[in-house]
Amino acid sequence: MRVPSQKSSVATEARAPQRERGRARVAALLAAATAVFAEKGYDAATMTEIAARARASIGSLYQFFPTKELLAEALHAANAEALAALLEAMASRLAGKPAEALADILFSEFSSFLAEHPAFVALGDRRGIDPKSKKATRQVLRGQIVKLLTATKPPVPRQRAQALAIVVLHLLRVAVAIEGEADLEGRGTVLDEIRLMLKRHLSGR
Amino acid sequence: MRVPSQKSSVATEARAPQRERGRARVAALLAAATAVFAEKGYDAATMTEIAARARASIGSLYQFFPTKELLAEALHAANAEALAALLEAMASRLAGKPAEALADILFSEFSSFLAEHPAFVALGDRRGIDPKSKKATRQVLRGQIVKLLTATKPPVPRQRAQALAIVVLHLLRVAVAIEGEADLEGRGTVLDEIRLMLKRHLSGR
Amino acid sequence: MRVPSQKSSVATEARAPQRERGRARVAALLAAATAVFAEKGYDAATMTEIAARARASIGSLYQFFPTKELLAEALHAANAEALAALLEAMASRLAGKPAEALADILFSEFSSFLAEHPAFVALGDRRGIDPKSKKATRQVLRGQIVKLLTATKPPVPRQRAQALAIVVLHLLRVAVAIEGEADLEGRGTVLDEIRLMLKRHLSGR
Amino acid sequence: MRVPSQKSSVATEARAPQRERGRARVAALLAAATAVFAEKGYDAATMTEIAARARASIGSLYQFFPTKELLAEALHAANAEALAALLEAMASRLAGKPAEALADILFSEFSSFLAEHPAFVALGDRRGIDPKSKKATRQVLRGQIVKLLTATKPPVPRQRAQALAIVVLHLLRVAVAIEGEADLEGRGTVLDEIRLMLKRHLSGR
DNA sequence: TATGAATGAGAGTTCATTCAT
DNA sequence: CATGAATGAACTCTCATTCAT
Repeated sequence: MRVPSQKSSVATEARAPQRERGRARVAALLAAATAVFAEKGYDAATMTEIAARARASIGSLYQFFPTKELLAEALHAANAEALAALLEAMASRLAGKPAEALADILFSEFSSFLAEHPAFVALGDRRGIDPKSKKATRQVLRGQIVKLLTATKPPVPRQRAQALAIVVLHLLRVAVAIEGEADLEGRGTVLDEIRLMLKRHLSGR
Repeated sequence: MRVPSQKSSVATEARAPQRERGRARVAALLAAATAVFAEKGYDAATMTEIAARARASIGSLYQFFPTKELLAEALHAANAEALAALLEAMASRLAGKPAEALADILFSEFSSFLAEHPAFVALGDRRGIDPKSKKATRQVLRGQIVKLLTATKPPVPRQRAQALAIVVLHLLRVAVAIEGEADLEGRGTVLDEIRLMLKRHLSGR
Repeated sequence: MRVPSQKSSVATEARAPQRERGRARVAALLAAATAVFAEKGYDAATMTEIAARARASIGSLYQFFPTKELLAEALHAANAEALAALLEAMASRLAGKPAEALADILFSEFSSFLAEHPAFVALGDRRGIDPKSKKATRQVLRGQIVKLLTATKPPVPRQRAQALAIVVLHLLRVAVAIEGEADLEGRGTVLDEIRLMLKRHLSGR
Repeated sequence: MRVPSQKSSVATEARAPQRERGRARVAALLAAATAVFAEKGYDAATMTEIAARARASIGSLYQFFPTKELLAEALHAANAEALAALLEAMASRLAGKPAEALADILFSEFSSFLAEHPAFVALGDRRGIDPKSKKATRQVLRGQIVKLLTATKPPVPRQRAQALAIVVLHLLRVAVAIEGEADLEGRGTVLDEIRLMLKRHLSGR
């Protein structure tokens, strides 16, 4: 594996654009990065192609994102934030509903979230990701699922909600994986099966 | 002088060793490949490192595995075969037991299988894998799970078993992922939760 | 980490430089390539040596010529263009002269052309050359010779000029080969012989 | 270019086989080498493929031909000898005929010779060929053509025959090249043209 | 002697990153 | 800031040749 030589001035953050023009550039770069990371995965994505898709020069890309890793981080963070906001918004809608109602909504929301942020999974799974930030991101998501679970009626006990949250998140990913599986007949049936399983489980008995 | 070789027959398979020495080499190479692929993933693994870990020259590695991709395929196929054999062996032990009994056994067997074949998941998930062979491998596994399910007492109807098999396999992967998750407190609780969920679901009600 | 790039658009052309610096580089690279291809032939020439002779890094070479084959193509095309221009320029000088006058001029011009473009023959003969472009290049050259022949006085009939053009081109190559033959005594006599043969043949009787 | 490390015991000749079995092997190896050199050229031909085509092991190939170069030399020498024998045989048939009769016979004999020894040209043109032996081979061929020319009626003066021989040999190659040229319409016409040109030239006036 | 395994220098190529204009 | 050129370590793969059985 190619280990980039340590720079003397280590960059740890994407530079923030100072002007209007810059903001548009950054948006275009992130959009291009989303597309390329989603299509090819982190490793096979190249900075050159990302720049090209954003109709920017390679130099320009590096102006805002000093390393490939930082670009991935910035993009992933933005995605995570969007997801957090989504869950936040769901909280009020779901409060007081029975736990099993969560399943349907979460499945459909998650699915459309990933359709709009197709690089999220690839970036979350990439190797070499800083374990600290990975954990942090997860904590946030789990915390939000826990909040949803403990706000149902009847509420899931906090203790159990912690474990359930993890299960729920994994199941969401499974569901998305199945949705995306090429030529799988009976996809619908399988998804129903999973949703049903989760609902039953959430309903307690 | 390397002249691009317009070969009439592009190699599509690992070359089989014909001597004892060769067999030993291939075994060592596969072991090394397992370790490296597991540690770094397909992309970041390098042929050079694999050869070095097997104390073989790079030329020796290529003698038996003409491309990195073919090495991965061969290794993955061997793993899949081992898994198939494992499931085959389980069939007799499990026949006639209630469906929910499957959960415990599958979880533990799968977990130890992956401990011994740590590259299996990484190789199964790599990009650029031939979709045909990917599907074929899956079909085999699913077929075997279906067999297990339809041999329980009472038997799961074939139709439903098809869908369930997919769910079961995904849950196994989830369980393994959780097992391997660094610094996750309450890992045990979460795993119990999943096992419970699956058991309930398999028990029909 | 080199990940095979499944590029949607495989490069089929040399990249054009956009800055003065780049133009100079490309010129140096082509000069170096000319020397190395001429000395060693296509197969034995190495990209590393070409880059080194141009005092460029290997990366720089690949920036403009994405493959060795493309480098050869670009160089050969440039040479062919130069030759075409040369023949074009001869057209006016020769129009109205008798056919046999062509021989002397063509021989000497061709000889000095190859002295200045010493890789032309090696590149034209290399294996794996795209048959389409090979044919195209030939057509152009033949067409120009035909033009010269049909513009003589008396003019060679078009039909016969087509066949003669091919003969003329081959004889030019033979002449050059003989010129370049190491330690051949009586080179001059042999060349005279060929020139004479061609002149007689062109003069019709 | 890959320069093979100097061996301590420099091999300078193909080893002669000692038994019947060995002679068959050598014949098979030479046949395979002929095919591969002809198809791919010297550089792109590989020892491995040659051995495989002869259904011999690579070790066996090296037993008889200690280097690729020596294999090429041996094959080329055998071809040259066959050609010399052919010309020898022609001498009696042609003695006393007019010079222009040579053209037709030489063209057709040469063409069928190359059909049976398709690697001859490729091996004769390869780079790195020992200039001494190259010159020697040529001398022999030229000498034989000279003999044919000086035995015609009326005989070509020795002096001129020397120069003519070279021209004749080159024209033979040109003819063969044209015969082999893919999709050239009017091939026949062109060949007639060349033959005619040579005949006229040989006829003196 | 025949066979197949072993070796490793060297080739083409890639791409993250830096630099000069 | 933008741009495109420059860099070179690292990577996959090849193949003539040698070795061990």
